[in-house]
Amino acid sequence: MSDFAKEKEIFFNHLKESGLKKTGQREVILVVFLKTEGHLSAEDLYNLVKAEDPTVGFTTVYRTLKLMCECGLAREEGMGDGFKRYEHHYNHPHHDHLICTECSDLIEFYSETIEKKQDEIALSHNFKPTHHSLRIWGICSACQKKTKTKAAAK
Amino acid sequence: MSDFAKEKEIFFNHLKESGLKKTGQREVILVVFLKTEGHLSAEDLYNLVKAEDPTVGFTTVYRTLKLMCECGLAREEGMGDGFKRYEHHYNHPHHDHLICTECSDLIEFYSETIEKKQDEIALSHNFKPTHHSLRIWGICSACQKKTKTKAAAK
DNA sequence: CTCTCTGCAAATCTTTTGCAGTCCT
DNA sequence: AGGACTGCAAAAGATTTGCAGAGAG
Repeated sequence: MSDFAKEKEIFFNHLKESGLKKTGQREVILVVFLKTEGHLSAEDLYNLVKAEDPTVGFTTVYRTLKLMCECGLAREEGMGDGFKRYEHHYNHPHHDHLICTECSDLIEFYSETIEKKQDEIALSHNFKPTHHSLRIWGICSACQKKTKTKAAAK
Repeated sequence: MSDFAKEKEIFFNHLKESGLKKTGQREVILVVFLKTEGHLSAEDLYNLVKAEDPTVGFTTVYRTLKLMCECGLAREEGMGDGFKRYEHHYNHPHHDHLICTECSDLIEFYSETIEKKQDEIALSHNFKPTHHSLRIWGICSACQKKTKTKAAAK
């Protein structure tokens, strides 16, 4: 089964198990979310959903995002600007982010060394870690070039 | 000169350089902040300040926190709950946090290995890092004991 | 039919801003 | 005196909740 099909199944199972109903809106929101790659804010998702079905309101988007997080399809992550972002969680292993403060570009990375060291540190404090978030802000390669070009043009 | 005296000097210099005025409220807020250790929210600080001088409003606390960040005495850091926290920045080298999701306790740590690895990763993406934040959520040692005790009592 | 959903509008919650009066310098 | 500062109240921005009508099972 494709991930896409599995994810839909997980979602609808979660609804059934919680005594919730399968509705058109929830399905549109789910499908639109699954089709995206990125790190969307609730509003981003709302806009994508609205393009597909203009009658869906943001209340429902927020509520459905919560459901998707509950059943492990999505995860919440703040990037330091005012709002929460949502990423795929199912079959999307943990990763961290480089965040460009000029263009808001996000670069994902993963480091075994860092993950291991984190576990060591937690262990040394008798701390039982559940999840973590590492964010590095700075200027991405493209924006560095832009700045240089501007400076040269002076 | 003590750190305390230096920090006051830095703050008042910052005011002078920016054409701002030295006021009683700003001084109380500064001093109260400098006396604390921790990771305070604006409201935490407001409450501490109010105990010392009940006439200070939170507007001024927020505005003064911004000033303290500007001149490098404080740094802003979100812990994933709804609000911003403020830490000492002057002579307080960067560190990361273990965050207990039961009791909200914060444990600071620092790892040279992780810091180095982060720089390597940034470099490998031609990314120029400015700052970063690593947060590990989980259950602290004390809360694990509490849970065990409860379980044993059943 | 019942019980959950939905969208709207209104409420939250933290942080910011406009304003009229107050206080440094 | 004059501009900056302050506290209040109101605004803002993201997210949540109450409600009455709509829809799934």
